[in-house]
Amino acid sequence: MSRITAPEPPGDPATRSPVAGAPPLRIHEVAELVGLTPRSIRYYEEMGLLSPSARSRGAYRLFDQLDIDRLRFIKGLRDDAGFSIAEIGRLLEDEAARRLAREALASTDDPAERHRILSGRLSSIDDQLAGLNEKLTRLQEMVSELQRRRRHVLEHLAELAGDTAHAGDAPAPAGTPTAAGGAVAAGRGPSR
Amino acid sequence: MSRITAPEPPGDPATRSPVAGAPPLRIHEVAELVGLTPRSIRYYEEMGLLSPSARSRGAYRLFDQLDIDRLRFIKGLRDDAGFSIAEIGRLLEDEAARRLAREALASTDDPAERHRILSGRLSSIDDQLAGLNEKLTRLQEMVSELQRRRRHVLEHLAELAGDTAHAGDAPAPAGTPTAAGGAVAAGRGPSR
DNA sequence: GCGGACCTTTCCGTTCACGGAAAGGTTATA
DNA sequence: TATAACCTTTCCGTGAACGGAAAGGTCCGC
Repeated sequence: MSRITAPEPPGDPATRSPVAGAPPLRIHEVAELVGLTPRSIRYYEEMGLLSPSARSRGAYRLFDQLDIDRLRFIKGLRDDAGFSIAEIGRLLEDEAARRLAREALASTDDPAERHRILSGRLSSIDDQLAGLNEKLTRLQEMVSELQRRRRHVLEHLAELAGDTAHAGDAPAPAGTPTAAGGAVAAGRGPSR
Repeated sequence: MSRITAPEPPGDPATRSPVAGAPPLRIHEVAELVGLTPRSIRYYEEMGLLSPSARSRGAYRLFDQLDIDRLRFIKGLRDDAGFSIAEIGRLLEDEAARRLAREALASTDDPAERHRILSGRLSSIDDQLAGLNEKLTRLQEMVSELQRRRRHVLEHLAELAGDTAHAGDAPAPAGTPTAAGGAVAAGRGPSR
């Protein structure tokens, strides 16, 4: 669950279906839900990262599930990838542009036109991939370096335990041991 | 070349050997070399990320290879991982602490003491790994999602080309095509 | 020994990403 | 209907990460 699919910028506010089961939330509720502050959410809206969400009669902002997904997406880009708000804005714009291209694609049969649209989408995706991959490989290098050192320390510890079969606490060291080492996602990348 | 090994915080300024072949550089030279501004470098020094580099008689800052490596490391953490300067400072401190632990380890034979030191290093490494892995897996999810879409678009294009074997530019789309898709380093991690 | 290019510290300015207070309106509950 | 707990916009403040100018010192080739 909780796929990372980009939250589909709402086409038309009127099209937004509450779909029955989901009552829209107010700003402090979504804020708590996704781990942001109301202030930040208003700021992101001001910066154009959120389409002007629905409003109640009294002008309260109302957020549906798509808004929440979008906010989670934004928070992820901010916290995990370290993107600036402006960069996130650009990413979301590209996302929206690709959606438009998708619709345009559905409405034409001209092969040349279809080729043009698809090529545009492809290069847009490639641009984003290039940026992300750069960050990704750097991070992977750092992680595998740390893992190398971790293994090194573990070897020392094992050696120490073997050397002197004495008392003392056995394996679990401290902090977040196996969790960190376990979730590692293949330190042995292709580039050396 | 250009390993990512953490730049070994200089133990003692006096110990820094120019090693003959490497004349120390002045601030604007290193700035250009690593892609920072002199102002940023001074700022990082002020924030404690660099040990007070060597100085000429006239108080000019002089940077050796270790300084340059360290600056590259800092820039990588800032640009690629999105760490704040304060966070980078903490990472480098941990790094230094582990170096100290390493020296302490070399100067004792007491198994209990050695075990204590090694355990500390391990949990320090695990802490850093946990933080990096979180960022890493999020980024990997984003990348594989984008790759999924890329493949999708490529299928459409192939289909289009097969359907109507007409003229037009053949494969290479635009931007940075294969480089982005190729350097991907295994989007198929173990976790899910 | 001098001119130009670089350096130093100091300090004030700026942009980003919000925080927080003020002044007032809205909604749900008693 | 009144009170509490939200909400609205507006505006000023703030910490981080520098940018840039000022006032002066240094290095180096000519």
